[in-house]
Amino acid sequence: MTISRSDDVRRSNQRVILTAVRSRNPISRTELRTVTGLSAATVTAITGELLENGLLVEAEQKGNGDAANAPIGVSRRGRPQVSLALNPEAANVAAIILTLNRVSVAVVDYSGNVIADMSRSVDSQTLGREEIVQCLADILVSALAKSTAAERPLRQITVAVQGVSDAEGTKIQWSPIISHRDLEIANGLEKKFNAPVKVTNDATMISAALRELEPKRYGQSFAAILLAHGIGMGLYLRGQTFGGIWSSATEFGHMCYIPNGALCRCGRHGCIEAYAGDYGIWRAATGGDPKVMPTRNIDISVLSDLAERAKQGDKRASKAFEDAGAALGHGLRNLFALLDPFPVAFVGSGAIAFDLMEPMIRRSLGLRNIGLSHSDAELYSRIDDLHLTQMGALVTALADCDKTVQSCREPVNFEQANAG
Amino acid sequence: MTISRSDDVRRSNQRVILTAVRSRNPISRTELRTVTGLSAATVTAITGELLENGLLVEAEQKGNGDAANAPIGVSRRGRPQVSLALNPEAANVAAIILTLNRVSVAVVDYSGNVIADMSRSVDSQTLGREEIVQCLADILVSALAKSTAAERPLRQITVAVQGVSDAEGTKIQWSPIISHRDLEIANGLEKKFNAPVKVTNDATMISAALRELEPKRYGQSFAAILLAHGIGMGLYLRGQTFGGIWSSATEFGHMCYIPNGALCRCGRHGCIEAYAGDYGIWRAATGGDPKVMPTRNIDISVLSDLAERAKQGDKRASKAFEDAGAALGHGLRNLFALLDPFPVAFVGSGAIAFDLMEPMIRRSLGLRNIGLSHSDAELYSRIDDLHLTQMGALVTALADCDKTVQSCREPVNFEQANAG
DNA sequence: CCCATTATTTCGAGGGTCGAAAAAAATAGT
DNA sequence: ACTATTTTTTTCGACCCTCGAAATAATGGG
Repeated sequence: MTISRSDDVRRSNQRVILTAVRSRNPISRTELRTVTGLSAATVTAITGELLENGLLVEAEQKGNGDAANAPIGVSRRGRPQVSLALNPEAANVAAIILTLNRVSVAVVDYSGNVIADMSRSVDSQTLGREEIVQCLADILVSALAKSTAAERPLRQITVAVQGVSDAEGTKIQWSPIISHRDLEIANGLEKKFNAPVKVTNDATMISAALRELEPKRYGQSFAAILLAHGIGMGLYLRGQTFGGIWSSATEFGHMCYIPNGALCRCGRHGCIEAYAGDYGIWRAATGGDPKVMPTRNIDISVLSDLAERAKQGDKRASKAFEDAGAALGHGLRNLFALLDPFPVAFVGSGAIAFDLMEPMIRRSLGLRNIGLSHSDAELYSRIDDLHLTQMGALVTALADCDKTVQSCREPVNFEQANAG
Repeated sequence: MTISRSDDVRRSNQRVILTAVRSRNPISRTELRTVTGLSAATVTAITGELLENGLLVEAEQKGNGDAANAPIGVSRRGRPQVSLALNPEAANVAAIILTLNRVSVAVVDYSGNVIADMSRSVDSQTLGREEIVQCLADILVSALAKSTAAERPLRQITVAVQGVSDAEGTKIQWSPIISHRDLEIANGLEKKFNAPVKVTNDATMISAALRELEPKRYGQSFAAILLAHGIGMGLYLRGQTFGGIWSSATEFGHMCYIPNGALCRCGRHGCIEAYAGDYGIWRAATGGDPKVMPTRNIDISVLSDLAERAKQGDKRASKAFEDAGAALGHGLRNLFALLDPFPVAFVGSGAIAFDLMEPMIRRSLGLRNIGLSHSDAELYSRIDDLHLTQMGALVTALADCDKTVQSCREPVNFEQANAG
């Protein structure tokens, strides 16, 4: 519980305005007034400040008869509204995604246009501690070098990684795709690029992207479950990203499905991931020993082959997918018992076989006898995990950028009022 | 994201002051200044308003040499601080606890002194819908009738019930101790007593009490697991009560331990409660069929008999407690995977045998290989569940009362500034 | 070219917090 | 007894912020 001051009000309302502009870019002052509920006077004051700071620009007049501006019928009468838009030139932000053996980066301007984009394969498992940070820095430098808009200041960097970062977003506590623990990431990059860096979990970024893409479908509470080299989860609860207490991750994949069951990569037995992770499915489908970790890296083509075989009638393969579904359903049942039911999106290579798993997921989810029913669980699937991760990381970076922008006190103030 | 106004600042700071007074009752303005970080001027303004409203009173002078007021040595020099205290007369709040076959109530004044207290046995399972509400109302009326301080206005009622209430706190969605679903509670009581009513979960109230009693031990994130006729959980995460999304409850007891395992009261199989709930332990210890629900009500004496037998070497009994521990540990492992480890208090009649269960809880919790270690899990136990529930409900009622008090606009405002 | 209409800006009013100065209320010392 | 010193509270003016009302700006329609 912290005390408030008068200017906290301004900060808060400024943020409301900024996110309203972001969601409807461009938007007129009048629309802002109705959307936010602030008075016209306040909208003028706040947008005036933002224009002066260069975060917003006035869009060129589009003529009053413009259909877009005239919601209902008439070719409007009075003074036309002038649209305000995010100023692309205000800043750039970057997202760096570290996945198994691949690092990719995207840079967008302040209004969200992609201005650079790059991807590179690396041997993430064998890189040394410093090499990893170096590698992330290198690719960002290269990407920026290719862009003409790169001289705009970089104001925020989000690093999304498959694994667990600390709650502060400075380091990777553990990740299946690198061989180090407690790997400090943020400091090095912050110094190099002179911008705030936040290290976070890829599944969480996916949930951010889904929320951006389909807010209606996913609502205030939902989960994105990433079925890839491991199983991750991004949780949104009551409109807020929900990480762990100490870390950024909610380790859905490492909830226990069968006590003393199949060996999981985490070293314990019976985790959901040991049955529903790509290696778990492959192990089961190829008759591997459940007490031994497969060494092979399973990519999406292997998984889709397996799915194909299952559909052709391969008993072992289809059993593997069913078991995976059962494990996932079991986990969801527990999750729903704990937090109440919510929509779930399955994302990533594993989602390619969602149709094979769904019946068992639903079966194992079962009905709920107390509280809300599970029978109509909303389950969705999509495969484009990298795309979503990137998008989520960019959206998050922009939101963080908005936050930092407003916390920095008035950078310039010659000539306060000077319009004509 | 909502917009702020200037007076939101006052409201927020007023609340800061009020909770500071509550936690240190009585407290001087100077102490308030240092504790909250507000300026002396603001403290004067806010406390002035609260004094005028009758929420606070100035304590009588205690003399300046008073040791309590002079933190370090000296018999202080200057103007003495004057202590402000919550005005007991400002209001009363009540807590009504509905447990298996018993309903109890406590009323405290605004400063937290108990002014009435009553308990009554009822046959909760057979009461009709209206009878239940009537019964809660009756006992509160009787308790108030006995008290001399009852004419003070009742400003808040918290109803704590073993079971699931909706997120708004108006009704009981489901409870093992009554035979109805979606039982509307709040409306009836609100009309009868003309005070806001909040229906909540008993385990959540226990967590509120623990937080009040031992804030150091439990910190910002912890769980209270109530081992009674069923198994409930109250979760505090990052300093906030965490209920479900739609309901008030996090149903720890109905997470699945063994797929298709023992029959649970909820109608499904293999829930943690089916092994670690009182009836589950009793069923296992007496060799009952795990697929059949025991009809007997297990009270604490039965449980302590079983524990005694286990300690005497009764194999079946000690196995029952071990299985219960395994089930609880399994659930905690999943919870910790999801949310990261935190301290856990086991409360209620089941905690009487905590020593018999703890080894298996820890064994089944195991070590954690990713993220934080589980090996040093902080587990505590205490048996006085009813006492804690009551205390938590009262604390919650007082906090809610503070909230409503401040949302009511200035009741009087003749003569704004009028000191001399 | 003037009017009706809609969008924005300007201008107090009213409410908040803060720091500095003033007032209050004790104690210490002579 | 009385003054100086010390510490707590209150008062006062400066500065922020939002809001409603009035003023100003910018169009389309006659």
